Amino acid sequence: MSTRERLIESTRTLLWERGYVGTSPKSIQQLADAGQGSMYHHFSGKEKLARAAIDRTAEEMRAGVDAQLSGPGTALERISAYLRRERDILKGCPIGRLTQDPDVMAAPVLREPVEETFAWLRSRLAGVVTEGVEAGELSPAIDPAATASAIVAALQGGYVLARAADSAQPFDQAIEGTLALLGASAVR
Amino acid sequence: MSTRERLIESTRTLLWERGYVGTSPKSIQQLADAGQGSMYHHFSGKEKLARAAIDRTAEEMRAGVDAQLSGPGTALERISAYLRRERDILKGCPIGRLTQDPDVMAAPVLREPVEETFAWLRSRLAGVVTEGVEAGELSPAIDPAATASAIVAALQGGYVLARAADSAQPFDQAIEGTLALLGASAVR
DNA sequence: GTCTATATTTCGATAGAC
DNA sequence: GTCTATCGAAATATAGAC
Repeated sequence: MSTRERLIESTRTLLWERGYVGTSPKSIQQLADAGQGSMYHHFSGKEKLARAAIDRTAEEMRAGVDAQLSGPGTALERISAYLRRERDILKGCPIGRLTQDPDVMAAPVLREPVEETFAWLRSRLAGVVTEGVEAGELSPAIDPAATASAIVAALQGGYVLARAADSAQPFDQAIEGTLALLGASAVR
Repeated sequence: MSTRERLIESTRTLLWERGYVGTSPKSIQQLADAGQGSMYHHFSGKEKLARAAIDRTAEEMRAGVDAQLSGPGTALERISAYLRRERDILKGCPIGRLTQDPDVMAAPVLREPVEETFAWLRSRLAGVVTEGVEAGELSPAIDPAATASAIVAALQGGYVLARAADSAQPFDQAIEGTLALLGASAVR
């Protein structure tokens, strides 16, 4: 892997573990095994490097979610598969955690990919919910946009509960609880 | 207000806005209008001060939630009132945000009140859900603990979505979407 | 492209006078 | 209780040699 690549990958790891404020150029350089000068040769500073890292994480996430939601199965089956897929629960969502970082939210360059990722995710899920309603699988009484937001929130909030408890249990409960409510809304 | 009080209140504000890693002793002193020596006279360091601040925020939150959930109305009405109560949505949850702070989660002294607050909250809500089931208001098919976790997660995740979008809208959608699903589970 | 040297601030705290 | 002085380390770069 090139030095440039190692810098991006190391930044991705550290942003996930420690956030933007908690990640220093020095720690990035150490993890990437790159020198000071090397980092500033490839990127003009911490912010630009972080942007490259966030972009890559966002792209990966989008591709993964899209593959799962575009797969076979009914709308409910795909949503359920998405929510139940294996995750690094205690590490949380690498994009969602950036939302709590004041310096990320204050810098338009860093904020943009975060905002776009969640806008895309909510809209993508709303589409699947709509498919479920149109297929007569879900009640026409439900609001696709609100339901999609509720599903994404259950995930993001599940991570918060898991970290607070230092256990995956409340995350699983939140997911299963949400799916149970969604299932009760299904047209049988 | 005493200097000690101002230090605690300033720390509460900064922890909420910037998190633990992002809050420096200096910034606390400036906001509290207290000198270096003053702060270290009242608290042995940043960690102890943060603990005092977190404790107070946790107590306040518990008292507020408890008052709302112990109020009049059916279980569903009280849950709905709790979820819909006025909030500083874009600022997020002052306790939930600490969950993303690696230094808070790594220090048992700081982690403890966060963990306890969420454990209490989930259990308190599970109690209300159980009341709803026993009153014949909610379906006996639902799992109180899972449903409680789903409700708390919707709130915490709603904050994440709101911050990502820089808008309260996705928060409101997540809450209304969750309440709609819960309502569909009601025994009519 | 990478290295070392240097620079300025801030972090988080201690010491000791008042 | 509060103030000023001081401290060693780290954050976030820039400069310039190789």
